[in-house]
Parts: sequence; structure tokens; C-alpha cells
Amino acid sequence: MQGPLRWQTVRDEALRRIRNHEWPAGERIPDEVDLAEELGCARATVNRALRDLADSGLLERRRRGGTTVTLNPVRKAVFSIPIIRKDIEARGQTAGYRLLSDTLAPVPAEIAAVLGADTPFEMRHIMAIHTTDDAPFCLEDRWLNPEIAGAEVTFDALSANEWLVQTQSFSSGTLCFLALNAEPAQAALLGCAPGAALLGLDRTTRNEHPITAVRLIYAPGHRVETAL
Amino acid sequence: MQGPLRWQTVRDEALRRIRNHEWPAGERIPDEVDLAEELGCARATVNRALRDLADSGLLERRRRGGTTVTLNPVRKAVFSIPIIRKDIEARGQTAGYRLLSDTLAPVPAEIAAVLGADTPFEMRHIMAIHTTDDAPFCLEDRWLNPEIAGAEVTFDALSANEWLVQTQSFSSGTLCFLALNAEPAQAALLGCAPGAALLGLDRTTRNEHPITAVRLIYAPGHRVETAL
DNA sequence: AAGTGGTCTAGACCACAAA
DNA sequence: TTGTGGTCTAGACCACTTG
Repeated sequence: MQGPLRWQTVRDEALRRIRNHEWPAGERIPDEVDLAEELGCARATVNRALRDLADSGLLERRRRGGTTVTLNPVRKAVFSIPIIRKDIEARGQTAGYRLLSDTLAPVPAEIAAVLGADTPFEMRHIMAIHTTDDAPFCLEDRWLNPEIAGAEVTFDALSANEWLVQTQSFSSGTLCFLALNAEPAQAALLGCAPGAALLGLDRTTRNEHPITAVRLIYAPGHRVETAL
Repeated sequence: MQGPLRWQTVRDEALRRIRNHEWPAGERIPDEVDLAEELGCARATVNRALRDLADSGLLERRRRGGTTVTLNPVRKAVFSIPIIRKDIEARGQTAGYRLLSDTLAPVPAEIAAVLGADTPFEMRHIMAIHTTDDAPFCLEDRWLNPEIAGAEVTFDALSANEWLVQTQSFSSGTLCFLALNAEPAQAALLGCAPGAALLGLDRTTRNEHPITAVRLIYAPGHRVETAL
């Protein structure tokens, strides 16, 4: 442990000891002060390294209680939620978009339930389809708070997906994966057989008030991938 | 900006300026040195705050190039990957498990493709079913490197899922959501109609060498949720 | 060449929770 | 009460990358 010290080096050494069970799961590891002395660096450097491991769930740290190796570390996977158009273009394909309908309508009970108690009675119901190289890519079935986007905002050319990402920040939301059988209308739009298994992605976002609830229904065979 | 300064305070102030477009998207923000002076704290504190925002994707930082507000911040969602049994018990239900088969077999090409070039020719092929209150919950279709778990490790009582989580750490892996129509055999095991839309979750893990590739196929209606 | 973020250090004080 | 992590500071040097 000589040469230019980095906190990453300290982190990797700690990681090694965890994996080797030199620091057994569930047990306390040495103080920051002791480790700093042993590794020949400042306490702040050890702190940064251990904090990083705690952030990723491998260590648990408590004032006065010391640092322990997490017993059953929870694996976490991070998904990025891109703009659909960018998602398609990243594959070197041509993204297309067509608005199917945009009406003010009473919000169905199940949508209101996930958006919260302060959901407006009526919201904009927007249906659109995204295409890749002219093949159907996904259906967008969205409920949008009209106070966020009034009638002067139209989604003929720019998708609501893209407009929202670029203009609205949100403080909280939910994301949910599910599978569903293609209904006849959906099958016709996506160019697949009725009953085909489709991957769906439900998303809701809100700040003080609800912003939007959207279900994206992907064409058959679509996969959502991420690295661990 | 007085009283006991925290890096969180600095972060929140920066966040406010980003949301207010005081720092317009895509543009450079002041130096760490300037900000530290303006806010009356040390550069390290500003550094910590801005680094945090950069980690969550709202800022982009480059040496010599300064810090800019990310143009189209990528939304990220974090999923935890629990042990299936704990997942079920967390709902207050009773988790059950039954091993269906466990054989050494040649690895199909598509599995070998995702596991990497150094995939063994033969791996253990394990099929099992998880139940909740005696109702089918999900099918586990796993390929497991026999060098990781030899024949002395059996999965009659403890699922491979649980054994792996508790004994194997891994350095990298992939995770993938997909939808599929229930095949007759799957439908029989899950107690649903053939052709029903099922949510599938493919996962691979490896260290130096491949560990496992597993597909979990959930009973109809299952949703995987997370907060944003 | 020079400006900017990345990191380290030594020391200090504080906040929290366990003893 | 006291030990441990959380954070701050002022200063320093380094690494990258842009002009």
C-alpha cells in the first residue's frame, strides 16, 4: 500500500477483505482511525472508501456503533430511463412518432389510485405510437395533468415523452414492469397477433401535484436490459 | 447560507439553481473556487456537493472543461434484487419451494452467448418452482457452473437462488426484463392458460468465470415495482 | 501552458447512539 | 459518558484536457 494512494485503492482492499471473509459477514471491522494508520493514509481517505462501500450496500455504518459487513447485501440494478427517440437512435435506427388521440377525459379509478388522492377528475388522455425504421416500436398510453400542459401544448410533432423530459422535473415517482396479452386494437397498432405477450412499463411522476401516468407497451420481443 | 454549513445545503442550493434555470441546461456553472467563496465554505465542501449531483446525472464535470448542467438528464431507477423467499415473506405470505429437476447438460448456444466465451460445455440445469401460500409464484430455470457448486451441493430444500445469494459474490452481471407467452408445460406448472403473458427476468452473473444464468418466469399478473 | 476538477492530508468539532 | 462516524477547513499537489 505505497505509491500514490487513492481512496479507490483503500476501497478495493476493503472489498477484498470482505470477499475473503477476512472481515466476516455481520461483524465489525476496525475503526477508521486504525485502518488509516494500518494503510498509511488519512482518515478522510478511509472514510471516503468505506462510505462508498456503504452506499453500494456492502457495509453498514453507525455513529458510535462502528462499521459492520452487511449480512445479506441487497443486489441493486440501475436502469436508465431514456427518451424513447434517443433510445431508438442509439441503435442506429430511425425514430418515428405518430399521435393517435389527445382528449380530455375522466381519469379511470386505477390510474387515480396510483397518482394519489389529489388527482384531477379530468386529465388529458394521450395515445401515440413510436416507430423504428417504420416498424412499430411501442405504444404510449398517457394521462397528463392539464395544469401542467394546457391546450397550447400540442403533441403532434414532439412526443409527450420528450416534452416532459425536457421541461418537467419531478420529485418522486414510481416505475413498474409487467407483462400483458395484446388486445386486438393493440395488436393491430403494433403489427402482432392478438394475445401476443407484450412487455409493459408503467410510470408515474409528481411534484406537489400529479404530473403524469404513462404505460409504454413495447412490440413483441422487446427487452429492457441493464448491467449489474 | 449561514449557520452550520453542510454539503447537502450546498447541493440543494445548486439543485435550486438548476431547476430555476439560473444555471441553464447545457451551460457552464461557476468554478468550485468561486462557488466556495460565494457560499462561504471550503472548496472541498462544494466539491462534495457537485460530485453528488454529477453522480445522479444532473451535472457533468470535466477537468479543465469545468462543470455543465446536463442537457437531458437520464432518469435512473434502482431495483433491489431480493431472495425470492424473502420477497414472498415480506408480503406476509408463506413461501414454498420445490425442485423439479437437476441435471448436467450441454449448455444451449443462446445461454453460452450471454455468459461469455469461457462458458463450460456442460453446466447444471436446474428447474424449480417457488410458491406463495401454495399458489405458483415463479419458475426458476437456471444454468449453473458445476465448478461453483459440485454435486455435493443439492437444491432439494434450499433454492439455488438462496444458496447463491448467500455464498457467492460476483463482480459483474446483466439483468433483463422480457415478456413471453406461457408454453403448455409452463402453463401447467404456473396454473394458468397456455399463451398467457408472463413477465420474465433474465440474470447472469460472473467473476473470473461464469457463475450462473437464470430465467425467472413469474405467474400472470406479477409486477416488479420500484420508486424513482 | 494553464485552468479546472480529483484527491490527499492533518487537524478539528459535532452528532449520534451505545455503554 | 464516551467512542465512532459525519463533516468541515485550509492548503497542497496531481491529472486531465482544452486553448
